[in-house]
Formats: sequence, C-alpha cells, structure tokens
Amino acid sequence: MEKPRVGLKDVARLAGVSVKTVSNVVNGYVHVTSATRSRVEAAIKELNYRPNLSARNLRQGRTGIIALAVPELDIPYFAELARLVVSAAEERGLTVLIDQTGASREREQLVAEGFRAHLIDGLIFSPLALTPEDLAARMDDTPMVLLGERVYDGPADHVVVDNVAAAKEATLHLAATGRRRIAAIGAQDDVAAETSRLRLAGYFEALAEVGLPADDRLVQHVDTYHRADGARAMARLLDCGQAPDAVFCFNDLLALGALRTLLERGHDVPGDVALAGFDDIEDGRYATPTLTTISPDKQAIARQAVDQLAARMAKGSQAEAREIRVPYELMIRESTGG
Amino acid sequence: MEKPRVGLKDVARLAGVSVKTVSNVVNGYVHVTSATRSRVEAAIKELNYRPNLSARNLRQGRTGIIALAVPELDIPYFAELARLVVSAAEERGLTVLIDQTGASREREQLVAEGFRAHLIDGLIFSPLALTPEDLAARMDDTPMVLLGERVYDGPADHVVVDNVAAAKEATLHLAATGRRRIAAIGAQDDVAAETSRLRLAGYFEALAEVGLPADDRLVQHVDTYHRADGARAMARLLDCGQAPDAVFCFNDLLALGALRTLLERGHDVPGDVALAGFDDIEDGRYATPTLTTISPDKQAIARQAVDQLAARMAKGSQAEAREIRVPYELMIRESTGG
DNA sequence: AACGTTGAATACAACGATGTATAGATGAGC
DNA sequence: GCTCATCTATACATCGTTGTATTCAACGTT
Repeated sequence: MEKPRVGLKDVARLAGVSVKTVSNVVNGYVHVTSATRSRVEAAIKELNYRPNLSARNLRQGRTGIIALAVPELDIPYFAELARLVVSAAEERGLTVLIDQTGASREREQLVAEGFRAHLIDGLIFSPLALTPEDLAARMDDTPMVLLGERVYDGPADHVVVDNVAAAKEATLHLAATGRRRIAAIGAQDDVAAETSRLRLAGYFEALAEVGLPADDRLVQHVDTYHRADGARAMARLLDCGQAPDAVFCFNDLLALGALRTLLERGHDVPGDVALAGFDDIEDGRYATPTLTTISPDKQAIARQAVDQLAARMAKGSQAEAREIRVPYELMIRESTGG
Repeated sequence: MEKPRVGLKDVARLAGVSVKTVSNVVNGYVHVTSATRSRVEAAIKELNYRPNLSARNLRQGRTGIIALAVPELDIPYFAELARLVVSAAEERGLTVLIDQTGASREREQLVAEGFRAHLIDGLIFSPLALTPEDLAARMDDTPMVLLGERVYDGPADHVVVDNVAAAKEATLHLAATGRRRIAAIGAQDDVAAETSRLRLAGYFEALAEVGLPADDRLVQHVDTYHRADGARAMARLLDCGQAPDAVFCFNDLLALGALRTLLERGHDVPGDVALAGFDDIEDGRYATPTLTTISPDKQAIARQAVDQLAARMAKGSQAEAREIRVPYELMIRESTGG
C-alpha cells in the first residue's frame, strides 16, 4: 500500500547502468549506444517511470509553470482569454496555473508580491484593484506581463488595447445611427479602476466630437461588471425620467444585463434604445438582438502576452519595459440596427 | 544581472544561526526562543526570503497542487465549476492547476495516464470522450475523482448528478404545460458520450410516463454542446415540417442557441415553443425569456470533489471507490411560461 | 552530588534530478 | 606501437528543504 515511487535509481538498477546514463537517455543526450538506449527505454516502460518535476525544477531553477492571474474565471471574457493563454503557453511547452483574485486588492497584492515565488517562472496579470503604488512596491523579481491599459510607470511590460479610441468609436457609432441621448454604463468610483476611466474618457471624447452635451445623469456607476450591475443601472436610467435612446456599456456583461431590463420592460432594442458593449464575448453573438460590441483581438492578446513573458524570462529583467498594442474591431450587430 | 537566489542558507548566515533553525522558524516549530525567532524573522524580511517550493515538495513528496481537467474553460458551466473548485481547494491549502482537454480523447488519455505525474497530488477529472477501456488501462496511481455519471466500473471515485431523473423531470415539466410534441436536442453518436445517453434516457422515460409517442425526428443529434450546435439543431427541427411545441436541450448552451434560432425566425417563446435546458448557467438567467433549466448544485459538486480527493490523497488508494450523489433542482422560468 | 528530563540549537543525510569532471574503451593517424 | 581524439559511461557534488539523531545547557528531583 505504500507508494513505490520509482526514480532514475530504480530504472538504472533494472537496466544495469548508472543513474546518469538513464538521465541522459531521458534527456535525449546524443552519445548513448542504441543498445544501452533501448535497454534503458525498456526499463523505463516496465517500471512506468516518470521524471519527478520537483527534483528537476529544483536542479534547474525553473518550473516551466507560468501563472495567469485574473479577477474571475466565470466572467466570459476572462474565460475566453484563459483558454487562449493556456493554448499559447502550451505551444511553448509552458504550463499555466490560474489564479483568481476576485478583484480584491488584497489578493492582487499577494499575487504581485509573488506569493507563488519559486513555483512559477512568470506571471501574466490582469489587475483590477491594484494601485500604482502597490505595483511600485513590488519586491518580487518574477518576470511579469500586465494586461490592460498602461497606467503604471513601473518597469512592467503591458499588452494593451486602446480603450479610449475603442470606446470613442463605439460611441460615435451610436451617434451615427442618429441617437441623441447616449448613456454610459460602467463608470466606477475606485481610483484604481483604470479601464473604466479610459472608456469613460473615450465616451466623452465622442460626445464632444459630435456636439452632444455631456449629461451626468446619463452616466451610470457600477460596483462590478456583471450582468446584475448592468440590469440595475439600466433600471435607474429608465426611472430617471428622461430615458436614453442609446447606451454604451463598458463591457458585454453589463450590456446583456441592460438588455434584459429593457426587454423585460417592453422596450424595443434597437427601436427604442440602441445598445453597444465591449469585449465581444460569445453570449453577445447569440443574444436577441445580437450585440454590437468592441472586439479586442483576444488571440493576439494571449499570444503577445505569452511571447513577451517568454522573452522576458529568457533575457532577464534588464530589457526595457515594452508596451504592446493589440488591435480591436467594432462589430456592428442587431442591437444598434446593424 | 544574475539572479541572487536567496535560500535558507543565506538567511541563516545573516541571522547567525543554523539552516535548520531558520527552517524551524519558517515552519512554526515551537521550541525556538523568541530572541532567535525575531532575529531570524528580521533576516527573512531583510533578504525577502521565500521558501523554494520545488525543494520543499521534493523533500516532502507532495506538491500541494491538484489538477482540474475539463473540456473547455470558456464553456460557462465549466468556468463556474472551475471557480468553485479553486475556492474549495484554497480553503484546504491546495492550489489548482487547470487542464483543458478540448474534449479530445487523446488529451483525455494523456491526463488519465498522468502526464502531470509528480507535479500534482491529485486529479479532478471531467471526461467527455474517454472510454471505460481507457480508464481501466490507467497505470498512474495519482488519486483521482471523476465528475459525471458513474459509467466505469474501475476503482475511481465519482461525484454525480442523477442525469436520468433530472432529464425526466425537465421533460415531465414540459409535458405538464400541455405540450405534445416535445423535441430533444443533444443526442450524440459517440459511444463515450455518457451524459448524452443518460439525459436521452430520462427524456424517453418521461415521454413514456405521460403516454406521448417517441418520435425519432424530434431527437436532434449534435457534435458538441455549444450554442452554434443548438442553433443549427433548432433550425433542422423547424425545417422538418412538423415543428415541435417544446424542446428539452441537454445543456443551457444548446438551449440558448436554439432560442436564438427561434426568435430570429419570429417564433414566440414560450408561446409557440417552450424551452428547457440543463446546467443553470448565468446566461440563462439573463436571457429573454429567462431559461427554465435543471440546476445541479455546483457548489456541492466542487466541494464534494475536493473533499473526496483530499480524503483519497490522505488515505491512499485502499479505500473503496465512492459514488457521491449531488442534488439538483428544476428552475422554472419564463421559457416554459413560469 | 549525581541523575534524568526538557528545551534549544545543530550537523548530517536524504528527496530525485542534472552538470562537471573523469575514467576506460575504441579508433585514427603517424 | 604510440599518441591523441572521440565516444561511452560513470562517480560525485549540488539544487533548497526537512526529518532524524545528536549535542549542550539549564533545570528540578532524589
């Protein structure tokens, strides 16, 4: 019943060679006679030997594991991203360990400070609540790539989408369909909520450009970016007396929540109210009406993040922090009359 | 530029004590004078020392990591499950590494055969394409808990929902609303598709119980369980001449896809066609109409799986394989006129 | 005063793998 | 026939940590 852990030693004994020779076979070292090699391979198969990664990693100082830290896995945007990151990492022989921060500052600090130190070789991090100070205070020197707009001056690589431009483009599109009272759902009070600030900025830029007044009552604040927040915010908009004729939601979940409220109350979308989101999650493509949205190139985000992280792990930290810009696209669908 | 890896040795030198004493402090060993302890703690902080997990794991023979192997992370059901498993594991001090099998038999075989051997202490596995033979051939002795109906006689623990009873209940509910032509979407040809078979069985049982004929043309087969498959299957149902007045979809994604097709073609739900799903993912609660569905207690699934796995890891493999049944609930919502 | 008991700290070996140095075997070249 | 180079395989040290055995001092007991 005890664990008969099998190691190089056991294989070596069975094959009648030294431990190092077995190691050499396992690692594909060239100078091994084919006779010895096949004898060793037979022994490996017979004992069902698997290298012990802890030991290998201890010796080599690397684990081959990178962490992906996201707020929540069941937010579809992050789920889709996670899948792509895992695939991209796999192609490079890396294993991904996913950490959920729950968007809590405390958990994000832990991650940044490297509580997984020595377990991971690198970190892809999508922070929500972390302040620039937190990040500046980071002691851990594990290579890290941040996802999200570059707001920190620290020496960290970023993979970003131009949130301001994208939000502006979405809002302009709403205006182009003839809407005059364009609301926004997704503003946040938290100073660390950078994404929110940038998308809000884009929204205001667009309003200014087309000469529409900025009306504070049309800007709805939310605590988080879930469907329920969008639904409640939409209800507030409808109850405030002057209903909007278009809403730009800062992500698709907010938009889907808002859509639910609108349909529930008998409003026609896009007839009465046009709706645009951000992220292009699959849900939006199957909602009725289908959801107009900003589609960041998630595939590119994942690939660039992994590539950049791999480069950083190889080169060490001396290299300059890079900012990698990833393209996006406005997907016009039924919710804005597309 | 080199990495100045700091280990117990360095802390010990700085604090003027032996390596083991530092280790004792780190591990909270009792018999250390508070004077020594604080000296060591100061040194630890000064050097920003982090224990090397590879070394610790090598020594202890455990890694504290368990794997969760699911088909796809961006299937909401698995994303929600993943979040809950990660949380449950965390409470026990375990870290979760997520593997995506892509529902490919090859990848699932790899997982079952323990290609993560020595990296993980245990495995929670939700197989889709694996055959009983594959599982019987499993050599690796890493503790494993399977999610999904118990179809294998092998010595593996299972956490299951009674798929037959649940599917039957959903179908009976559709019949109880007066529907006569109740279709099913989600049958699969693959012999390994156990979930599909069980839900189909429940569907037929319900039809028999209420005296409705089983019509093969009303049973739609799909390749996978994504929205697109549901949408296509619904289209086939509508095009076959005799449209159904109710559809039981074997998961919520299929139902959401079907819903999209129905609304797109101008059918009223639930007026013309009632719709029920399975899984109770959040999307369904915000769709319009909201989706009637079977809600498995995911929280219980996650907790039971982690608990059972932890027990198995502690006790070794001698204990009997257990089957743990988790409750479900029929959530009646708008799509069936709730 | 001699004793055992307990507390505090230590030295050493071991976990399983790999890098380095090296020994012995084989062959090439003169 | 001898040296030198190359190939094959080995012994040993090492990565950072913790379990075991041990040392040494201080204490209370008889």
